[in-house]
Amino acid sequence: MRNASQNSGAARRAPRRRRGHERVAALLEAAAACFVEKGYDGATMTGIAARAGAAIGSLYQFFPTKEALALALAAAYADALERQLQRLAARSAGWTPEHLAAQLVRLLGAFRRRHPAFAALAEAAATQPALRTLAVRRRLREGLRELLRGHAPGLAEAELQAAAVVVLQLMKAAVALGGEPGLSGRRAALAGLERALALYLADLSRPA
Amino acid sequence: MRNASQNSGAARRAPRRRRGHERVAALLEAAAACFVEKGYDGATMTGIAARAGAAIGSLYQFFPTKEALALALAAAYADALERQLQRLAARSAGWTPEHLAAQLVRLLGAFRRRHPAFAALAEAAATQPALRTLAVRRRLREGLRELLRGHAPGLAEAELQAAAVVVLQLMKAAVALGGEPGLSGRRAALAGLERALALYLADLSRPA
DNA sequence: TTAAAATGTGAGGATATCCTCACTTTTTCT
DNA sequence: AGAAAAAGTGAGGATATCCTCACATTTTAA
Repeated sequence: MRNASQNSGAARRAPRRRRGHERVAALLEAAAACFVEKGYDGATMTGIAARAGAAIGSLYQFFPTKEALALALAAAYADALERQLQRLAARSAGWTPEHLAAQLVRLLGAFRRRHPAFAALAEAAATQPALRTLAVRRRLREGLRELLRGHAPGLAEAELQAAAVVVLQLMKAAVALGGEPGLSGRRAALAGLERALALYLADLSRPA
Repeated sequence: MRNASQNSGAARRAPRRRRGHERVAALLEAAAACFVEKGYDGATMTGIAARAGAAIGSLYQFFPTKEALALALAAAYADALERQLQRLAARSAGWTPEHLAAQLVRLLGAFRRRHPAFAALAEAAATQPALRTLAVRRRLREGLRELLRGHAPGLAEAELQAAAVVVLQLMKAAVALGGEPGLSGRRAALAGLERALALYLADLSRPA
């Protein structure tokens, strides 16, 4: 989990030695764990530092603000997700709508399972105006748009954009279902959402 | 994180005179406004009391906790929504999937516009474990299940339940789109989501 | 009228969080 | 070795929130 992107919530002091980079990585990991357990608001800088085995001052050396910490994490997630989407797009030529839908749902679900803090941050972004800069959504939309371009050749640019928004919302719904605890019939519901996505994709590529 | 009594959401002292009821109504309204402007976490009890023109002590007289306040608001919203869903179900016999989808999206969208705090609370419930008791989702699911029963007679009970979950998620997605600020092509995206819902509903009622 | 019940008040205690800063320790480089 | 740069430390200041409590005011009913 490297700090791939530059300074949008710039580190007060960027790490320049190896130890610094390791510390930053440990801090980000601890932050992710705390965000998952307590949510963005509930997580405390003191708690994050403690979990990383660092002093509070160390944390503030690299991240001047809780918000900067969250933004750094989100940027890393956005990078990873965009790459995965591109890889999927490259392989998706000729797939049926059903298969494409299944792969898309699977991709986001697996990512969420691997990085639970991603969901926590996405939820927090809805409430916290400070996190509105996340731009994860925009990057995902663009990735999806490029993916869809190959599957619905007849669509105008505006329609393609709208379709990307729709597909993203459907994927998000599937991910939300995955996070709902103790919902009876979750598997069936997930299959239903996947079906809805497949139907929509098929409708998209059908010659009007 | 101070919490005096673990009285789950009950008013410390229920209003018994007319003035008490008016005050409670004013406090709830002020709370809704604050939740919209600052979010559940950002809203403060002091701010809510001030906005209602009441002293902080008055607020705590009726709502022992911020959580109790939110739960009371949410209960009112759940009641209203359930009623509206039932009214829609009563009129929906014979509707095409397209029309049903349009009406469902319209219903939730209008509710969200009329009661913006509903969305704020729904978002907060995802993060705040204290609000997990909301149960709004469960009641909506049940309402939808009954509505769908008339439109897909062949379905088993478990399938009906799953379908209700799917439809609720699709409606939520549509509502989320409505709240996204400054998204270009929002109308087109909304139409796309409605189309996905219609396709899913049609697929549901098609004889397998 | 008058006492009891309901409602209203706001200063302040308890607690919690964010973040600073003066300082120490470790690493790098000449 | 020695100096400079980077990384590390944690007590505490500033601030903010939740909620209590002892008491004042208004309404109801006998």
